[in-house]
Amino acid sequence: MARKSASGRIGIADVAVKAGVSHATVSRVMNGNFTVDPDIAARVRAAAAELKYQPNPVGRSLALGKTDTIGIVVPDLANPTFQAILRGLSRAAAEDGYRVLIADSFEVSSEESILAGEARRRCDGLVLCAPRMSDAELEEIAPSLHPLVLINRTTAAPHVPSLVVDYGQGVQDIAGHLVELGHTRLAFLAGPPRSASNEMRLKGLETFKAAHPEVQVTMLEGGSDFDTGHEAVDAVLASGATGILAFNDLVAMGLMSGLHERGLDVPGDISVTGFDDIPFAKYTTPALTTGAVPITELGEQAWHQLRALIRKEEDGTPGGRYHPRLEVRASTGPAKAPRSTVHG
Amino acid sequence: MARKSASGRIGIADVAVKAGVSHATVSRVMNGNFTVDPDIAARVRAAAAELKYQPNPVGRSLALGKTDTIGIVVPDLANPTFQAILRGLSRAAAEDGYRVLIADSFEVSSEESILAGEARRRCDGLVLCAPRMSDAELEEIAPSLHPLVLINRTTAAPHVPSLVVDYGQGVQDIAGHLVELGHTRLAFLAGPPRSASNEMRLKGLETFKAAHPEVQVTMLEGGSDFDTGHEAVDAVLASGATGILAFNDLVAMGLMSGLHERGLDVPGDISVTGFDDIPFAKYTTPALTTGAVPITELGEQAWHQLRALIRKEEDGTPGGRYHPRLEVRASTGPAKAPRSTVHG
DNA sequence: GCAAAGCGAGAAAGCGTTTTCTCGCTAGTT
DNA sequence: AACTAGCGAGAAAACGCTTTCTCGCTTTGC
Repeated sequence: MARKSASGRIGIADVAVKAGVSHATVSRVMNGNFTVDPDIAARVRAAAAELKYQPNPVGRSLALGKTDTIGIVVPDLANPTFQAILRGLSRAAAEDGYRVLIADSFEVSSEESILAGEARRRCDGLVLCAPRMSDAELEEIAPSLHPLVLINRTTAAPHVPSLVVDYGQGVQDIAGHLVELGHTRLAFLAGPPRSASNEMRLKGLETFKAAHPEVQVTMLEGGSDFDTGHEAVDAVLASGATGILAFNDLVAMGLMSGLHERGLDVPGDISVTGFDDIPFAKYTTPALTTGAVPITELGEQAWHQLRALIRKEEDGTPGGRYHPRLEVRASTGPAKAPRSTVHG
Repeated sequence: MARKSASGRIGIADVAVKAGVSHATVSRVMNGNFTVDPDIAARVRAAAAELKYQPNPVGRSLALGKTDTIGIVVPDLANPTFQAILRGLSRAAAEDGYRVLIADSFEVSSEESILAGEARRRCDGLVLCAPRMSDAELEEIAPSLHPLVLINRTTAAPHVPSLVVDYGQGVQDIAGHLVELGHTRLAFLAGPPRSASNEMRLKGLETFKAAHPEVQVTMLEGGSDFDTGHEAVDAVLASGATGILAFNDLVAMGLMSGLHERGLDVPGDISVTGFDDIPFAKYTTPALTTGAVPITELGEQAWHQLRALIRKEEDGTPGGRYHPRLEVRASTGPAKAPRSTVHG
C-alpha cells in the first residue's frame, strides 16, 4: 500500500519505506550510483517500479541547480523563420536530453527584456531572437542572461556567441542576379523599420549601389508578412522597377499574389525575389527565387553554442556567420523594356 | 555589498540581510502580503531593487507545488497545423501568465508516452497531440497525465477534455462540393496509415459513398507532407478521378505542384482540395479550396480547457467539437468529360 | 587477536522558496 | 492598572530531491 505523500504524488519517501531503506539509498539507486549493494538496489528498483515512482524534476532541479531546459525568445511564432529556428533548436537540444521553453513576445519589444529574464531563470540557458530590441537594452540585459546565444544580433558582452546571417551579402547577391538578367531598376520592399536584419539588408544595398551606380534602387516601406507584400503592389508598380527584392519570402509571396490579381506576369513583367527560403518558397507559382538561409541548421547550431556555454567548454567557437545561398527559381527572368511609370 | 549565496546568484537571504529582516518577511513583501509594516516593506523593496533580486522560480515551484508552465506534445513541429496549435496555445497561456514547454516526438510514436510523462511532471498540465499513438496506449497513460487535454483524440478516462475537429463531416462537405461541380470520379489521397484524423476522414467518406452510390471514390495511399502529394501524381492520374481530396493542404500543394509540372491545369483538368486552411492555402496558385479549421483557436481553446482543469473548475465544458468550414477558392471547378484511364 | 582500513547505508544538511507556528509587543477594554 | 485581544515579524518546517558527513560493520594485514 503506497503511503501517498502530502501532495498526492508518489515521492522518494514512499519508495524508501516500501523498500525498507533510506531516502538517500533510493536516490543513489535511481541515479545509478554503484556503491549500493546489488540486492538492495534490486529491492529499491522493484519498489520503484511497483509504485510507478518517477522522480519529481522540480525537487531534482533545486538540488542539482539545473533544469535541463533551455529557453528561446522569439518575436513572433507565426513567422516561419522562427518556427524553423525553434524546430532546429528543439531537435538538437532533445538529442542531449534538454527541453525547450518558448517565450513569444508577440512583437511587443518592450516586454522582451522581462520575458527573457523570466525565461532565463527557469532554464539553464537562453536563445534570444529579438530583432526589434534596441542595442542599448540588449547590452544592458545580455550579461544577466548568461549562458546566452544571440540570433542575428551581436553584443559587446563577453562569452555571448552570435549566430548571424549575412543578409547584407545575400541582398547583394540577389541584386547582382537581377542586374545580370538585365534589370536596371530595382526596388527593395523593406522589412519592419526597427528590424536589425533589415538594417543589414539596407547596408548591403548601399554597398551594392556604390558598386553599381548605373542601377536605380528604390526603397519602399514594408513589413514582414504576406499582407505587407500584398498591399505593396501599388507602390511597387509606381516605382517602375522591374526587379523587386522583397524583405523575405512571405512578403514576396504576398506581392506575387497581388501582382497576379492585377494580371501581371511574374517573371514576364516583373521579377520578384524573396529571402530565407522557407519550405513553401519552392512550391509557389512561379517558384520563388530567394536567398536561402539554412534556418533549421541555425537553430541546431544555436543549441551547440549554448551547450558549450552550459558545459563551460572554453573551446567553443564564438558564434558563426551564415552566408545565404542564391537560389534561382522561376520568379526571376530577363528584364523587359522599361514600362512607363508614374514618377519616372 | 551583496553577499552572494553559494550558487552565485542573489537569493532571498541576501535581500533579508541587506534589509535587516528575515527571509519570511522578504517573501511576504515580494508576494504583496499586506501584513507587513509599510516602512519595512519599503526597506525590503529598496534592498531587492538595489540587489536586482529576482525570485528563483525553481524554489518557488517546489514550495508552491506548481510551475506556471504547461507542456504540449506534438508529433512534428514542422507541420503548420501543430505550429498553429502551439501558437494559439502559447498566446492564450501567456495571457494568464503561463509558459509553454514543447516536446516534439518527431513522429516516433513509441517515445510519445515517455515524452508525455516527462513533460507532464515538469508542468502543471499537458496538451497532447498524438495522432499515431494507439488507443490502448492512450488509455493507459491518460490518467497519469491529468490535467490533460487531448487534441483530435478521445479517451474513456474521466476529466480529460477532447478538442476534436470533425474531419468526417468536413470531408463529406468537400466531396459534396466536388459532386455539385459535376465530378463523379473522386480520389482520396489518404494521410499516414495510423493517423487518427485520417480514420475520421475515411469514416466520413464511407458515409458519403453510402449516400452517393453514383460517385466513384478511389482510395490512394499517401502521407501528410508536400512530397507525398508531389509523388502521388502518377497514382492520381491513373485513378482517372477528376476531383481529388488531399489529406491536408500540404499534400494538396504538393499535388498541385506535380500536376503543374505535368502540364495539367487545376482546376481545368483536375480539381484539387486540401484540408486545414493553413495560412499559405489562400496564396497558392490557384488558391486552394479547403476545409478550413480554426487551428489557432483550437490551441487557444486547449488552454482554456486546461486552465479550467488546473483551477479545478467543475463547470468546464467537457471539450469541444469543431466543424470545418468549406472554403471554396480557385482550385476547384466544373468537371470536364472523363478522360481515358489506365485501369477502368 | 587486534587495530586500521574500507565500504555501504543512514542521518542530516543543503537547494530557495512559502507558509505555518509562535512569540513579543502594542493597544484596547473594564 | 491589569488582562486580553490583535497584529506584526522572526523561527522553523515543509516542498522533493541530492550529497556530504558520519558511523557501524566487515574485512584485511600484521
